[in-house]
Amino acid sequence: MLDSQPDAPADALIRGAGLRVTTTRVAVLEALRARPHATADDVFARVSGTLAGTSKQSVYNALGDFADAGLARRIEPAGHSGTFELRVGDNHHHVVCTGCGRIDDVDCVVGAAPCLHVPEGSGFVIETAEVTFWGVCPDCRAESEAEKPRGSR
Amino acid sequence: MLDSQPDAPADALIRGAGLRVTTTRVAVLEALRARPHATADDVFARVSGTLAGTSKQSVYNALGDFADAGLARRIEPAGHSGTFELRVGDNHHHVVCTGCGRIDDVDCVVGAAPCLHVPEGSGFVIETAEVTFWGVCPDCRAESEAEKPRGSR
DNA sequence: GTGTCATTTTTGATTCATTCAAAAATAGGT
DNA sequence: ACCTATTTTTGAATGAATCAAAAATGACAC
Repeated sequence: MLDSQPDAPADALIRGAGLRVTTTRVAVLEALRARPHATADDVFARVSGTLAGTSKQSVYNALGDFADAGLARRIEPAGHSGTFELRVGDNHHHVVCTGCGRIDDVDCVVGAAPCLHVPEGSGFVIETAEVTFWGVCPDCRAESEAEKPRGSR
Repeated sequence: MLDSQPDAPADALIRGAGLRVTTTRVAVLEALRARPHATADDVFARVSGTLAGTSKQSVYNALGDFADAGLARRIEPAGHSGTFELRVGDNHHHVVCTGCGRIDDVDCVVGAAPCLHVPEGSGFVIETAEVTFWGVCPDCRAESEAEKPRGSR
């Protein structure tokens, strides 16, 4: 269940997750390795280069199967479409650029998973805590500074 | 900009936010007061009772205008559609029930906004930190325990 | 290796939330 | 009461994701 050997060959990982090894799945896994935060569209764009007759539906299938099998995780920052990552089983969070949408990982800064104080008195039994930071990435910052060179506003 | 008088009459709030006062907007605001975490559909269902000829589009308009004016905030937990709340200007987070989708507020437990340590070294300039807790609400817990009475898993 | 069957992929249509756009209605200052 | 910019209505369009049935394929037993 846990991604114990993240660098193992794609087919071993897929088989280890209890899934059949297919060309589509291998290609999707490689695509996720090449782009650690990818949407179904991103993945499809990449795999359709090598696999000729692939469909977006197959990519959705593979990504969904990976997520179900615990091989991948699906995140969905507000205003973004579903995004997948292979880094699972640890506790980490995300920074999302409000300019370009770039997503980076953020290691948990406080403690172990879930890294936050669980709200008490709500009556909820908390399973996970998800933290999303919103900000501006270096590239977008450089770009916006190029537009208004003075330390204006 | 800040929701300085959350209990003021609806029309005063709307006008104070720089928006024209219309029956639609008043009704939408009241609906948000009655249901502090409502989707556009929720709001439409409620206002269409009193306002006969309203359209969902008008609700989207009003909610969008409220959000732009800082009167309301739009959140979007993964797998949920856009949800609006009137509580703005403070720093609070959310618990989402994985069973029924119910959303409750959670006061910031660590400190002031943004209530978390900002990740360093990422190069991002962080603007906000958003925390979402996922868990099971009391109602859903009671229901699932009714199904399997024994302390079974 | 071959056959078999469950799983996977393909193809195509469908749903849902949301946005776009143009015409009709309305708020609020003059 | 009038005028004009804003808002609402109406209807269509988009994009992400899901559903469903038929065709293809992986992996096991023989």
